[in-house]
Amino acid sequence: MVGGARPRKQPTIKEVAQHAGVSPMTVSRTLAGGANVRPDLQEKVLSAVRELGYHRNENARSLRPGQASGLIGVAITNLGNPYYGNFALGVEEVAAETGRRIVLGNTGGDPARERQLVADFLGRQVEGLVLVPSGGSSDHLRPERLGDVPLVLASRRIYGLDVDVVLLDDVGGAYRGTLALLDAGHTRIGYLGNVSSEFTGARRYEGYLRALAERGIEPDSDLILREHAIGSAGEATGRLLDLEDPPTAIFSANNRNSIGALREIGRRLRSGARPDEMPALVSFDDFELAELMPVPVTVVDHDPRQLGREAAKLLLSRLGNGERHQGSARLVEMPVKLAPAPSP
Amino acid sequence: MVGGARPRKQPTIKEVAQHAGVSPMTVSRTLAGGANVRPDLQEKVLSAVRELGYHRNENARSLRPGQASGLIGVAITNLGNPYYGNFALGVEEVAAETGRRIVLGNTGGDPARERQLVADFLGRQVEGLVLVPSGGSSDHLRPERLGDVPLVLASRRIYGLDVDVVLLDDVGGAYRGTLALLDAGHTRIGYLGNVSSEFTGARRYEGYLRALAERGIEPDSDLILREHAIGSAGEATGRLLDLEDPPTAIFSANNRNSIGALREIGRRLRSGARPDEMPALVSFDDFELAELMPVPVTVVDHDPRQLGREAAKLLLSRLGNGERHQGSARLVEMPVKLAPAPSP
DNA sequence: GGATGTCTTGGTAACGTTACCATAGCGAGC
DNA sequence: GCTCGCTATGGTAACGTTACCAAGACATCC
Repeated sequence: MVGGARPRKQPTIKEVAQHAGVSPMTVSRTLAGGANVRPDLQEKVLSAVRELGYHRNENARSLRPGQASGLIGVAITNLGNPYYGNFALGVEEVAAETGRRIVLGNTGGDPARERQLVADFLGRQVEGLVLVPSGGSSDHLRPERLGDVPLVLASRRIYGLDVDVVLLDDVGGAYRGTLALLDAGHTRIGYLGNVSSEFTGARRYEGYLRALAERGIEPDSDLILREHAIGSAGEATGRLLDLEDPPTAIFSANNRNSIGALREIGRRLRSGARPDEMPALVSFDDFELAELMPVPVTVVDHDPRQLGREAAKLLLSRLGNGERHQGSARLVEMPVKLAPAPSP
Repeated sequence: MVGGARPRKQPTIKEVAQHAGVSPMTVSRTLAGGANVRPDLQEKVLSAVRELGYHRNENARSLRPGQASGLIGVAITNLGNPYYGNFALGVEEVAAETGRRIVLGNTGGDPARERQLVADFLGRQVEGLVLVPSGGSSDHLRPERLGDVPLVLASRRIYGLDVDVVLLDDVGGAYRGTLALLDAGHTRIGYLGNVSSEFTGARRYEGYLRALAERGIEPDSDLILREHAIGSAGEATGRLLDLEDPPTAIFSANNRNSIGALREIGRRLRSGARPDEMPALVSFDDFELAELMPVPVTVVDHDPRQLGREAAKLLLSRLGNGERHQGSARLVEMPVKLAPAPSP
C-alpha cells in the first residue's frame, strides 16, 4: 500500500480519446448521448472513461457560448441556524432536481461580506442568485451590476429593488398567534422583539398590533420590548415579569427570544416562583419539545425548507429557455400554522 | 422603470479593454495587481470595469494550467440538521479565509446520490472534497478515481480508505456520560441506540460498555435497545419503562433518540406518572433548554462547527503549495464535554 | 451505374483568460 | 553614439470542450 501510485491529475478528453483509439469528438459525442456513434466505439470510449476515471470538465464546458454553468449562488446569513440550514436545503434540492449545484456562502449578516460573495458568484458564472439580504446598501444588487443573472431575495425584501421575493406570512402568523392569546382571555400580552432582522421584526410587530386593534386593546408600551439595546431576551423577559402589572402572556417574535424567555421563566420557577404566576408564551418559530415546557407554549410553525424550495423555483422560472422570463417581480408569502396549544 | 434597459450578458475582458482603449493584456495585468502598468492606464481600466460591471470569469481562469478552481466540494447527509449545518458552516468559514468557496450537496444518506455528487464535484474541478459518508460501497472514493483531489471524511470513517478523517470523541463522550450516571448511583442504565449512523452508534455503544465494565457492571441486554427495527425512540423508551425492573437512567446515543425519549417521558408525566419514577437522561448531542426538562438531563456537548473547521484545515494542508502534501492519513478526534448536570 | 441520401468520423475554431514572447521606448553608462 | 537594461504594451497560443463543417463509407433508388 505504502508508496502506491502517485495521484494523477484529472484526465482530459484527449487522453480518453487516445486511450480508446478515437478522436476527441467521438468521445464528446458518446458522452453527450451517443447519437451517430457506432456502438462498438461507444463501448471502447466508455471503458476508457471508466479506466481513466474521467469526468468532463464542466468549467471548460460552460465556457462555450450558450452553455450554462449549472451553478446557483446562495448567500445566507447564518448556516448554523437550522432555519437557514433548512432554507439552503430546500434550495439545494430544487437545484439538484435540474442537475444544478449550489455554491454556498455565509454572510454572517455582514453587508461587506455579502457584496464580496455576490461578486465572487458572478465571477463563477452562476446562473442565478438566492440571497438572504444582510442590509446595508444594495448597490451591488442593482440590475446593471447583475447583468443577466436573476436574483431572488428571501426572508427580507429590499424596497426599490424589483426582484422576486419569498417571505413567510410574518404578519398573518403574528396576528393569529396574538389572537390565540386574546381568545384565551389574555389582555396584557407582552411583545418580545426582534434584534436580528428588522424587516421580519417589523412585520411580526405589525401582526401583533393588528390583533390587539381588532379586539380594541390599546398597546401598552411598557409591555413592548423590541429595542436593539436590550441585552438579551432573558433580561427583557425579566423586565416584563418585574412590572407592577406584569403580562399574563408573551408573544415572542422569534426562536432566539423564545428560548431566552423560557430560560428566564425556568430560572424563576427554580427560585420558587409559582407556575401560575408565569406567562403563557406564543413563539414565532418552532422549536423542539415545546410541549414539555413548564408554561404553555404555542408555536407559529413554518417550513423554511419549503421557503427555500419556493425561492429556487422562482429563480428557475427566470432561467427557463433561451429568452429570459421577463414577467414582473413576484412576491410569495409562505403560509404558517399555529401548533395546537395547551390552554393557558 | 418599466421597459428599462435589457439585462446584458456578463462583459468579457475584451469589452473592458475596448472600453478603456487598451489591450486585454493590460486589463488582465491591472486586475492581477497592476505590476508594470502605467497608473493612468490602470485608472482607465478600473473605471471601465466599474462602468461595465465586469467580473473575471473564474471558470475560464481556472482552465489555464496550474490555476486552481477555488472550489471545495462538500457533501453532507442532512443540511437541515443543525449538526451538519454547523459542520458545513465551519468548512465554509475556513474555505472563505483562503478565498475559496464551497459547492454543497445534500446526500440524504443515499449512497447513489453521494456517488453522483462526487462525480459532479470532480467535473467542476474542485480542489478538494469534504464528505460525510453515506455508507455503501466506497469505490467512487478510491484514489484512482479521485486522481489528485484530496478527500477528508467527517463523522464516520471508511476502513480501507487511507484518507484524513475527523471524528468526535464518541467513545470518550459516551464513556464519560455513562460514568456520570454510575457516579450518581445508578446501576441500571438503559441504552437507546443509533439508527441513523452505525459507525458513530458503534463507537458510542463501546463507550457505554467500557464505563459499565470499569465499574464491574454486567450489561443487561433487556436495557439495551439499538436495533434498526425499533419503530421510534419514543416507543423504545416506553419498552424500557415498562420493564419489570426498569432502568433508573438512560443513556441516549443521539439527539433524535433523546427527543423521542423525552416526549415519551412527557406523555407519561401528563398521564399521572410520578416524576421520581422517570429515569434520568444523558444525551449524546446537545439540545436547547435541556435544563427545563422534567427529568434531569446531562448532555455530551460538542461543536460541529469546529469539526467542520478542522476538516477544512486538514484538506487545505493537503493543497499546500505546488507539490502535494504527501504525509500519511491523519485521524483527528474532537473533544466533547459533559454539560453540568443537575443531580438525579 | 450514377446520383442521392444517411450515417459516421475527424479537423477546426472559438469560448475567456493569462503565461510567454516580441517589440518599442527610454534612460544610463562607456 | 551605441549598447545594455529596464519598463510598458501587445500579439499569440494554449487550457478543455463542442458546434460546425468537410469528407468518407455505404446503402438506396431510379
